[in-house]
Amino acid sequence: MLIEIDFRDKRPIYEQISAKLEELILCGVIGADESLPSVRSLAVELSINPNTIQKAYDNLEQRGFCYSVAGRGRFATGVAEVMPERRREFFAEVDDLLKKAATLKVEKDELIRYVGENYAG
Amino acid sequence: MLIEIDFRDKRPIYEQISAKLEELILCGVIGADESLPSVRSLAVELSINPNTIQKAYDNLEQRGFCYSVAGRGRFATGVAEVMPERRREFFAEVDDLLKKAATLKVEKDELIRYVGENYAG
DNA sequence: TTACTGTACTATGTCAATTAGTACACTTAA
DNA sequence: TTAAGTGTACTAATTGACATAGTACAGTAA
Repeated sequence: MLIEIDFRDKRPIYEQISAKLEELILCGVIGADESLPSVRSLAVELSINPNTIQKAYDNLEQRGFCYSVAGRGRFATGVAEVMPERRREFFAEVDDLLKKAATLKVEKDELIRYVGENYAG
Repeated sequence: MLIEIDFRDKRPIYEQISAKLEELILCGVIGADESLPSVRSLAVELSINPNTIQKAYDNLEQRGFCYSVAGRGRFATGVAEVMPERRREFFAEVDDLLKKAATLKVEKDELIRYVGENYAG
């Protein structure tokens, strides 16, 4: 599938999985209301415990990236629904970085120039 | 002193301490070659174990913020010496954020405008 | 010498992360 | 109705990081 686990990664496995699925949903690779792999099947595929997958899914669902239907499965939330909250979180990260810039004396002009030259959109 | 521990903070204690000292050194509150509190005295002051302080100092020293002299104590590295590496790390963080901006479809102009309006230097 | 410094161990306890196994309620299709 | 697959909710056990506790040793300075 599209998910791989890196055991050298310091992040816990469940976080790696939810981060990867989060990315796939945001990029549109997994469309709105598309079904996600079941807890058991993904556990077999990645050779890890079903409980770890469930924890990843709980994590994902709590942040609004998917929803579950008893007995049927788990489905991705539409990008349009998730985007606003994601953007809020993004700009909160930018705020943190701006504070850091101040303590490191990275000037406003320098930072803006860097963003302009390295923007990868 | 200048250091306080927040037990509600999820970060480990040693990381809180090294982060705080890192900030004090970068801001110039602790000048070049100025002595840091000894492992034992800081442990008493904060009412935590000396080993935890030592771990914080090891962390700090590994990143170049201080150096130790056997039998004499531990001293802060000059800001000028530490700054280049810190700036490298800062722009690496900016790079990560730029990747995220792309997946969230935050346009270059929008991001630059946000930085311009919220820069807190 | 005495008192301070950094450093290096061992042992212990706690907690998060993970694995393992089981059980139950629900939905779908044969 | 039955069987298979789904999410969900537990308990138990293991591992590693974090933190505490205690001890020991070598170097420095008054």
